[in-house]
Amino acid sequence: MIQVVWFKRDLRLQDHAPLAQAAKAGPVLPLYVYEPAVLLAPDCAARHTAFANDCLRELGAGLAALGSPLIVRHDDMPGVLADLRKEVGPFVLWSHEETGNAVTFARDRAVAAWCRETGTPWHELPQHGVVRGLRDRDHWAGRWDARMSAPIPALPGRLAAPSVRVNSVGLMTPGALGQRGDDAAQRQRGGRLAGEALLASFLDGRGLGYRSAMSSPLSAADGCSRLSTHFAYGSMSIRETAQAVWRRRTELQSLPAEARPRGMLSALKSFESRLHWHCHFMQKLESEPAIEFTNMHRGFDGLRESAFDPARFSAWCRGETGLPMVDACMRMLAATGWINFRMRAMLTSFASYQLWLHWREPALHLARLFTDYEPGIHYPQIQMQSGTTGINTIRMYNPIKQARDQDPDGHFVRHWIPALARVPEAHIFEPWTMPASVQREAHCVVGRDYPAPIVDNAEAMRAARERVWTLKARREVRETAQAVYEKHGSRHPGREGTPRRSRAKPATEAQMVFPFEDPPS
DNA sequence: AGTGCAGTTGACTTT
DNA sequence: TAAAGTCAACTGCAC
Repeated sequence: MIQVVWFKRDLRLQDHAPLAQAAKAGPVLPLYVYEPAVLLAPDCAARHTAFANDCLRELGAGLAALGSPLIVRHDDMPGVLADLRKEVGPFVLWSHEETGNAVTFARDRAVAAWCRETGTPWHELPQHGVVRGLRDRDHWAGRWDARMSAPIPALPGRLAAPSVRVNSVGLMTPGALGQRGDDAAQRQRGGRLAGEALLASFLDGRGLGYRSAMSSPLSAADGCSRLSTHFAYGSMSIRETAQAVWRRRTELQSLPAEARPRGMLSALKSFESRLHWHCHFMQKLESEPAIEFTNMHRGFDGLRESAFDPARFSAWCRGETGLPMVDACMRMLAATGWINFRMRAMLTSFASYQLWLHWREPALHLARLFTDYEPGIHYPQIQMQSGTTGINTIRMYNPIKQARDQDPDGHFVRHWIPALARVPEAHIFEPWTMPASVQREAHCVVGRDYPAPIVDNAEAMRAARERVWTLKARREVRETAQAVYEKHGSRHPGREGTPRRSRAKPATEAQMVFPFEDPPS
């Protein structure tokens, strides 16, 4: 019987268990589907498809070389499966498990229903550390280690093609698919070769400055691995990357200490912990898909929803808030499809606190801009940085302080906001403080060449802090937080709301019995 | 040379 | 991968 291998966000031949197993079972029909419901959803944009197409070109060539070319279709999945069944007869369906958004979740249920009705076996295999059907986070880290150290399935030597000829529409452009948004002018290239090159250069020495380079948007684009987009589309797997990191670590440890590149071992450790966090966050959406739409902690419902100001949101989206660091980051993101973690957190924090926007619309805007958009990471992160998880501490970023810390000379801000090019150093992060004469001299009149700030940063931060902490202090909000922690929290000590004992104030007996109650008065 | 003191640094807490 | 405030320990300097 024909084995249909359905490629989704796993666009590689290597470390591909469904492909490896299908190849042993019979002739393989590799399938990729442009699904209108997925591609036209509000979190999807042209740059995502453009990156996927880079991957598909190489994947298609690889499959053809193995003997069975990639078949591409453009339709919703049940329709594609029904057509294939008419064309080639009954088949077996193979794929990876996917932790996606509500659209792909509904699609997967429709595929499962179709498979049941037609008696088609569907083998879904895990592709990283995310565990399906999990109730809580106990022992999760151990399972991650086991998954990541499991042997990598061998690449099939050749694939038997189906004897029937099957049509393919070939690759389609985002425009032909009717997708919104432009491809990012400076988007990183997709494909297996690009992914392998990034991993190799990172392990070979580019990773040396990892920990110091990741914080500033000036250095992060080169200093970070840049594998996130390859993980999102599967041109590289987390497991093969983790194993490559471990091999490199062993190699370095076998060298005499003086021959080891200084700082490389700690960079590897830091990178490995991020591979771990990748799956840790995706697990949250897998376990609770509703967090794409609703607050992880329902006690925060109603905090911001009714205050949504479309004009503020639009200014934030366009990178015209009048706060240089916020605007420069948004403009870099629009142009390149990528920005470093700290600045993503700052952008989200600014939308949520200073602009007091509910996270849902900002999340969709960022999803369309991030080439490496991964729903399972995106929504937990957005909620964490918006303060609606209840288990993470409030992180309110001050864009003026971030600018001073991460861009002390103003190079980054001037590069992305040409209107600020001649603003003197003393005013570069707060151009509205320039006296009128200085504005004229700098060819930057605030309100004409660059917007006046749409909020008073300091005052907005103060007001947001007060509102959030008032709510968090409420008894029922604190009590519910424990349930969120049980379900989603990391069991790593000191992380994500893990109850910590204070040295200064040891828990009283009453607190130990009822740890989330008020202390007795 | 030891003391007093302003200023700095880092650990810790609160919001 | 927050920021601001507190506090104790430390530092450099003047006397």
